[in-house]
Amino acid sequence: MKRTHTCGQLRADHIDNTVTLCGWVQNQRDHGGVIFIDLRDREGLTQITFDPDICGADIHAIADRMRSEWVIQITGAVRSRGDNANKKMATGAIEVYVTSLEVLNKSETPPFEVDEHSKVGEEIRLKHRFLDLRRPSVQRQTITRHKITKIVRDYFDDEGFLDIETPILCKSTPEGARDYLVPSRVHPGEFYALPQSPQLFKQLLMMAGYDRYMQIAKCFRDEDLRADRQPEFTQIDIEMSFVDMDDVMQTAEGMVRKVWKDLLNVEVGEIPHMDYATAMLLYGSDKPDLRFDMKIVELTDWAPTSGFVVFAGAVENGGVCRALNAKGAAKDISRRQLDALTEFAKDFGAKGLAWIKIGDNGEWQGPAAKNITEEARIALGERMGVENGDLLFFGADTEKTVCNVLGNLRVELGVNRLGLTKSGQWEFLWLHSAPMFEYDEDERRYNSVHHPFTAPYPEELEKMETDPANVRSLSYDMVLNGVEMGGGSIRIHQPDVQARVFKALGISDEEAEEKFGFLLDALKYGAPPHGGLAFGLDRLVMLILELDSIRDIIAFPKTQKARDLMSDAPNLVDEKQLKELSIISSAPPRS
RNA sequence: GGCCUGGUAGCUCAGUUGGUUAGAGCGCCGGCCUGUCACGCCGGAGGUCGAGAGUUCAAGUCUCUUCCAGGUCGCCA
Repeated sequence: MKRTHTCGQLRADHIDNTVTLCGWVQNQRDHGGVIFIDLRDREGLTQITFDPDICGADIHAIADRMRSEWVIQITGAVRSRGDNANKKMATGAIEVYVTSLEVLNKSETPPFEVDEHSKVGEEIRLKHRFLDLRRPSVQRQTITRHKITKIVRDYFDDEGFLDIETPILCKSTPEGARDYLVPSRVHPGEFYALPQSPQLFKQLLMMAGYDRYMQIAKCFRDEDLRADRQPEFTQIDIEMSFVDMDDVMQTAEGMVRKVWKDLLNVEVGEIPHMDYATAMLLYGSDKPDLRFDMKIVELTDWAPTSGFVVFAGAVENGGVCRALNAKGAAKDISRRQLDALTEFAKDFGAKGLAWIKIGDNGEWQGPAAKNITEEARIALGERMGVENGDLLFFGADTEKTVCNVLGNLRVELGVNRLGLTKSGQWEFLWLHSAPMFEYDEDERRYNSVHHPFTAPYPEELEKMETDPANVRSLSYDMVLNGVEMGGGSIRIHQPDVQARVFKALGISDEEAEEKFGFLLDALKYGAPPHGGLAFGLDRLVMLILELDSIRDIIAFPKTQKARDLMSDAPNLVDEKQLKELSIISSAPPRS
C-alpha cells in the first residue's frame, strides 16, 4: 500500500506516529517560509506542513510549485496543532510535518475549483464530471447511494429474496414507453429492445418457482427527460409468490423503514393507506402530498344553487365543481400572483381560475364573489369553513380537468407559494386500488393504468366487458411527499383472466400471442399467484437527500436532450458499422 | 412538439435609453511574506459578448433564424 492512513483518519491519538498519506492538493498556503497544504481524499482533509528546517530545501522548493489537484504522496510525523487547532476540520487537532514527498501526478489548472463554496453551473460540472465527482458533497451523495443499495440488498437477503439478473437485450413490445432499440447483426432488419423494466422476466421467475426475487435493475425509456426522469434509471425490483396486496406492501414498507432508520435514524411508522378514488376526490392527484392539509371540497351539489353561471353550467354539462381553501392566504397572495396562478391553471386545462378573497373585515372580493347569491355564499362559507383572511380557488369543468387543475394548484400553493412544507418531513402513503383501465380519447380505446399484467379485484371481474372503466386493480403505489417513489401490483396468474384483459385493451388473440406468447404459455403450466413492486432507486435517493434532481445522485447523468456532455454520447458511427447492421440513416447530413 | 428562463474572461456574475478602450469577485501568472486554514499584501495577463443574418452612422444591448443548458406542458403501459 502506498499509504498508512486516509486523509480523514488522523486524530490527537496519532500524535508522534509517522504516517504516509496520498491525496489531491486542495489548496496551498505559502507563507514564504512554511507552506501549508490541505490534502484531500474521499475520507476528508488533512493539513500537511512543509517547514524548510524539517523537510529540507529540495522538498520545500517542490511544495512551493505545487498547485491544486496535484496528486502527491507524503510521509511525516503527526504533530499537535496546539492553539492553532482548526475546530472546523475533523482532523483539525493535528497536522503532518512532511519529511518525504513524491509527486504522483501533476494537474493542469482545473476548469473550476474543486471545493464546496464555489458556485459552478451544471453544464460545466457535467462536462468535467470526473472533477465534479471529486467534490466532497457530491462524493457524500454518491456514497449515500451505495449505502442505500447495501441496506436494501441486506434487507431482502434477510427476507429470503434471491438476486437474479435479467436480460438487457430484450424483445420490443410497443406498449408503454418508447423503446431504445439495438440492431441485431446476425438477424438483419431485426432489433432487440432495452428493458423498460424486468416486468415479464420477474413474473416468469415466479412461474419458475423462485418465489422471492429482487434485483437492482437498470431500466431504459426513450421519453423526454425531467428533473426526476433520466433515459436510463435504476429500479429496486421485487416479486413474490403466494402473496396478497398487504404482504407485498408490508415487505416493501419494511425496506423503507430500515433505510430511513439506518441512514437518518428516522422511525417511519405504519404507512397510511388511501384508495385512488379518495385521493382524486380530496387531493386531485394519484400522488397526494400529505405534508400539508388543504383538502379539496366537493361543491357539485351546491354549484347549481350558486347563482354563478360558470359553476352551474359546468355541472349541467356533466362536470363537477370543487374548491380549495387556502387558509389565511389572502394577504400572502397578491393580485399579480393570482394572475400567475390563473395562467398556471390554464396550463392544466382550466378555462380560467375563479377565486374569492375574504378580507379581514369579512368582505368577499374577486370576480366570482359578485356572481354568487347571498344564500349560496352562506352555504359555501359553512361548507368550506371560511374565515376572514382565507383565499378560495374554484374548479368547474369535467372531473378530470378539475382534479388536474386543483391537484396541481394545491401543490403549487402549499409547496411553492405558501411554504407549508419543511425540511425533514416524511409523509409516506400507500395509494391503492387504481382503475384497471383509462379511456384514451385520441385512440378511442382503453389503456392500462398500470400495465396489462395487473390483476383486477376478483369481485369486479364481471364488469370487465360491460363497464371496464369501473374495474379496480390490485395495485399500490408508494408516495412520499407528493412523489411517486414506487409502485406495483398483484399480477394475473390465470390464463383466462389475462385473455379478458387483453381483449378489454383491444389486443387481439393473434397480437397477444405474437407479443406475449411466452408469458401466456407459462401461465398454462402452473403459474402461482404472485405480485411485486418496483421502487425508483434514483428518486428514493434524491428524496432522502432532499435534492431537486436525480442528476445529482447519478454518477454520469444525461442532459435534457439525453446527451452525455462528458463523453459526448450519442455520436455518429462509421458507415461500416451501419452496413454490418443493415442500417441506412435517413438523418440529414451534418454541415 | 408547445411555453418560460438563461448563454458576456477559466468559474460565478454585472453591464443603464443602442454611443469612448466591455467591468467585478474568485481562479490563473509574477513578486513579497515562518502559523495559515476559502491566509494576507503588491503587480500582471486574460474576451468569437453561444452561432448566423438583419436594422442602424453605431449592436453585448433592438429584430429574425439557429444551437446549447435548465424548468414545465404534452409524453413517461
